[in-house]
Amino acid sequence: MIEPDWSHYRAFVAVLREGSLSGAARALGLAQPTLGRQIAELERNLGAALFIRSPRGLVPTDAARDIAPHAEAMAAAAGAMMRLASGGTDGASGVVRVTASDIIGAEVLPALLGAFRRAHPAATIELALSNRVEDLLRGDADIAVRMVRPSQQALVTRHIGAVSLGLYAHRRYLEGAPPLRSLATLARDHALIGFDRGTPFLREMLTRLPLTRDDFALRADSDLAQLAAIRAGFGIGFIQHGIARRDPELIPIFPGEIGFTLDMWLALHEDLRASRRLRLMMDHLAAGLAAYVAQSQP
Amino acid sequence: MIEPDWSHYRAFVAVLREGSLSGAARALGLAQPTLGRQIAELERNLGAALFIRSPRGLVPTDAARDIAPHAEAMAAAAGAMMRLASGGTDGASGVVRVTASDIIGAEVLPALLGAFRRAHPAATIELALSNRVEDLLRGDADIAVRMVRPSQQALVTRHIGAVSLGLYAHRRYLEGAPPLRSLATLARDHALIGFDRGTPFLREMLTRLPLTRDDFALRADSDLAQLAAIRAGFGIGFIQHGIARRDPELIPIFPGEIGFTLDMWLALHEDLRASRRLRLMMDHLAAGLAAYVAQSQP
DNA sequence: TCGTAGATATACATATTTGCATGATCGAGC
DNA sequence: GCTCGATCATGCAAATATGTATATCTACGA
Repeated sequence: MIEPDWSHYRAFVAVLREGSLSGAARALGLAQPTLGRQIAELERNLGAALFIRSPRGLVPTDAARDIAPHAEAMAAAAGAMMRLASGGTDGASGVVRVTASDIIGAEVLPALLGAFRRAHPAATIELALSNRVEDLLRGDADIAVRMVRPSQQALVTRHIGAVSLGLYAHRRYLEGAPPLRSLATLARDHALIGFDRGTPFLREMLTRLPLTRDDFALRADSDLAQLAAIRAGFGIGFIQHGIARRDPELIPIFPGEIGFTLDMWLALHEDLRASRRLRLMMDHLAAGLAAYVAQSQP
Repeated sequence: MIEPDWSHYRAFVAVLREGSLSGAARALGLAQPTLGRQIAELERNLGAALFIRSPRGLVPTDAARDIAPHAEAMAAAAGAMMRLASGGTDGASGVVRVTASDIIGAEVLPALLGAFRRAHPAATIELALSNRVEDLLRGDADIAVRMVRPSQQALVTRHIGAVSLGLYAHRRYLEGAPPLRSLATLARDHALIGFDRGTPFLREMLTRLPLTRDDFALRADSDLAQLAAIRAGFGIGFIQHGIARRDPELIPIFPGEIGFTLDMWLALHEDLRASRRLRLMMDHLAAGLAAYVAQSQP
């Protein structure tokens, strides 16, 4: 076996993402025959067929699926290096890539990132919404906002505080629903919104509450989907207080009687600690999120 | 900024490792001017100087040091893909890369790996000795033998058992040393061998023993160095029972009175779970290590 | 049934990259 | 002070990769 040309892995990732040589060629700004030849040579060098050619595109083989995560890791690393280089000898300029859970990224971060951008117009910000913690180690992102303590070594972490969640429902839902009697009868009388499979962490949380998975009328692992369902008047579910309180139509249910808290953490790869613009972003997020945490108490 | 040709990152890693264009060229099987031009273009594309040229070689700049870990990650991923591809559609053939702490790798694994090789002659085995846990996530290795529970998600783990350690000394040392009186006077009368900075985990272990760092006459973080020192008759130190009992010249010191245990774990990246040869190796190691653990009880 | 859109494969001229040979520079050691 | 050995830089011919244009195939829809 011959070590393949690394640029062919770039072609491989593009074909994998786009599903066709032509699409990958467009994405990379190359010609379609070029990609065809690069993939062919990659297959020759690795000694394995990676795609089944068809007139509809290229279908990855098992071998391709095996190596795909590593190729994606290469792409992530390459992206990280470009971000690093874009900052030059480090002013506030350059790209900062932030990853967060979808709900934080959609409801809390936009305002904070906007303020950062106004303070540092030379900065470019990328926001990636995902719950995968390994993103930082792989270089998929520079800074992560997480609701679990990042356990990886090689990560610099910063504890922001505890965010509390409580039950809320939209005013529209409550108008047409039976009266709220007691916590014990809640699941019987009302449409509850909760987690489907959930993360191990959240599942543990649920065991401390007087609710089980079967009590939920709508189960979704996406926080955003749950929030949207509550806002749409589907029923009753958990929302972070800081988010719910912005909307006067969202009514707290049994406040003080039921709820739980999540710790919020910021994490940074230790290799990036020296970067000035990342430290600026880190400080800005820490301050903004701390303010958010303060608004999120029961 | 232009996205650099990924193959130039390969050149970058080689230059970083070898310290010169000529050396990198030899390592990669390319010509020295080729490497020079590739590095030059990488610098142009990233918009940053990566090396200071000198007649003695190339010295990396800060920018180079910033991106170096990511480039190394690319190299690790590329290596992982080659290993995966070498296994083909998965018989028992191909490369298996195992990482373990140095002492396990030197004292316990060789016999196990030899047996595996005899059972599966088509397999090639690589053994990397290191205590870094992130190796698996980066793709530096396929299977890890660790003495701490791997915490990363995306890792499939398997608990082997608890290995016990006790104090041992070589017969030669004891012949010329003062008599063994009591545990309390051990540090005063004898040359003790222990950890220097140690891992956080081992440091915590030490707090449970009636010994402190200052009691050690020889401090080394390398388990192998400690073992060698004990075998050479330097003094008294901790050895895993299973290793010490193979050598009748190694005499247990206060057996049953002092010691501690370490849990042994096998870990595999979840992306590799499907590979047949890795499962074979995993099962083989699990069985062999379990036998070793059985011999390592107090 | 036929035409269209989108896909992969092939042919050939053109760019680009590579390797070899050579020159230039610096430090170590006698 | 000089040579030796190592390095990086440069010029030029050959090998290689790329792009354009074209042919071919298949699914989809009028």
